[in-house]
Amino acid sequence: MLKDHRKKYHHGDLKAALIEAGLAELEEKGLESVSLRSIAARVGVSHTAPKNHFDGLRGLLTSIATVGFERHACEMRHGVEDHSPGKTRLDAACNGYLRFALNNPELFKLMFSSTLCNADDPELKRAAWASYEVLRGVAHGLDWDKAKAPGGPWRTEWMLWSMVHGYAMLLIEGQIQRSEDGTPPFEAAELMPDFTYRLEDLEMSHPPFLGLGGGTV
Amino acid sequence: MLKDHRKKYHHGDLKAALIEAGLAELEEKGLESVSLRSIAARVGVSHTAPKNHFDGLRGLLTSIATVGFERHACEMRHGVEDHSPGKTRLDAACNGYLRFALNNPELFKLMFSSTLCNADDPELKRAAWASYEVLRGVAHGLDWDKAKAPGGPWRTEWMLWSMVHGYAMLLIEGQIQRSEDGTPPFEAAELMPDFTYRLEDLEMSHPPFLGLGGGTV
DNA sequence: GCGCAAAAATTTACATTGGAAATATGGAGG
DNA sequence: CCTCCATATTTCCAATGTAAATTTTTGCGC
Repeated sequence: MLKDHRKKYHHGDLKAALIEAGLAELEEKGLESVSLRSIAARVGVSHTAPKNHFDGLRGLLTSIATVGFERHACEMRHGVEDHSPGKTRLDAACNGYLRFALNNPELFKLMFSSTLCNADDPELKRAAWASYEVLRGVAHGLDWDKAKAPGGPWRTEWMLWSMVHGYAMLLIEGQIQRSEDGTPPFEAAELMPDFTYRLEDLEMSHPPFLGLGGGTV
Repeated sequence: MLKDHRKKYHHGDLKAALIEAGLAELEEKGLESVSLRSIAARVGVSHTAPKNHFDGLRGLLTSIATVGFERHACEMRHGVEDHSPGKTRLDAACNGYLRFALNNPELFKLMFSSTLCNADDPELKRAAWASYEVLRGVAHGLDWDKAKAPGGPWRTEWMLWSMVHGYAMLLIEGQIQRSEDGTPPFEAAELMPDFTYRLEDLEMSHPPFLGLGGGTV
């Protein structure tokens, strides 16, 4: 049952190979042009081979998006952990969010397309939530000066998420233009208004960005 | 050369009929499932008839998106003009932005898909800019208390735009859940933090939401 | 080892799609 | 009436996703 990954029998680990190929095809050809047949061809199998591992193209795209969310979370955590003294954790997380989106635009669009992915897939939901929990972690560390207001913590979380997500989308789609080398006019952290940080709350209530804890919405 | 719209010869005004049919098909079948053939069939013409009026499916979708932006702008202006005394113009515009997105989710996604639309199309660009100018108009009327900071007016505009656009996207894609009747957890205006309004500046520098003025980016 | 059942992958077939090319049709102008 | 041209149709083609039947390979009980 062990996978050799060399050149064994049928393929060895076609499932992982298809996801890997799909990730490559995605950024090369674009989200709208990626096809089940081209992904299969890249791996070197027939176009019906994926049927044994995924529920059609939709299933394959769902698994690709799942990997995308895992990398997305990784990119944000990386940013937070390495944040330089001058930068806050929120800045670092948001910059990581945006950096991933701009470096993997097609994957990013796929991840947030409930039409192309099977949004009910448990693994996708888990990965998506784990990714969001990174942002959620830093968002809980701050508050808005004037708005203790109604809505509880979700309001602040969603405001931040909406802002960085919208900025990423508008940049990807070319609605907000970038310079020739692809640099956005503002970093994600620059775009946002000043917040009042309460890092001590963050430290108390959230272990350092483990993320994966189930967490009920 | 006059259009009878009745049941004249070839069709009368196929171009407008196709756009209208496309708008209907879009919301009925979803963005990913809409096809040139189904739109043509709905009008009752062959699937190659659109070729005489549009540059392929892409061209038809571009024209549909153009109409979408015009209606989008209309929805926002409507909100601004009718804003009740208790609400600000910014609140009204953002609520209009969101209302349109949630009432026309498939069209909204199409409008902001630079892959499905021909982003270079002059009419599309004009309509998109006119729509943005409504939001831009109210955004220029306010400022952030702490941030006169670097970046000039664009920063405030883009921050607002990003926030409302991201919120709309996340709601449409089901990332932020709505109640059973489709009501979002917060209105767009509720989501946003408190701003310092400077309505007098708005009155001075912007004629009342005409929008269409070319305006160089 | 042997043989068999199950998993994995291929072959074949089919319905849909967007697009190209050739053809038909109807209306306007001479 | 006759011709021209925009408009629309017919026919054809390559690509795609999916299903069904078939072949190949693996693993396991004996």
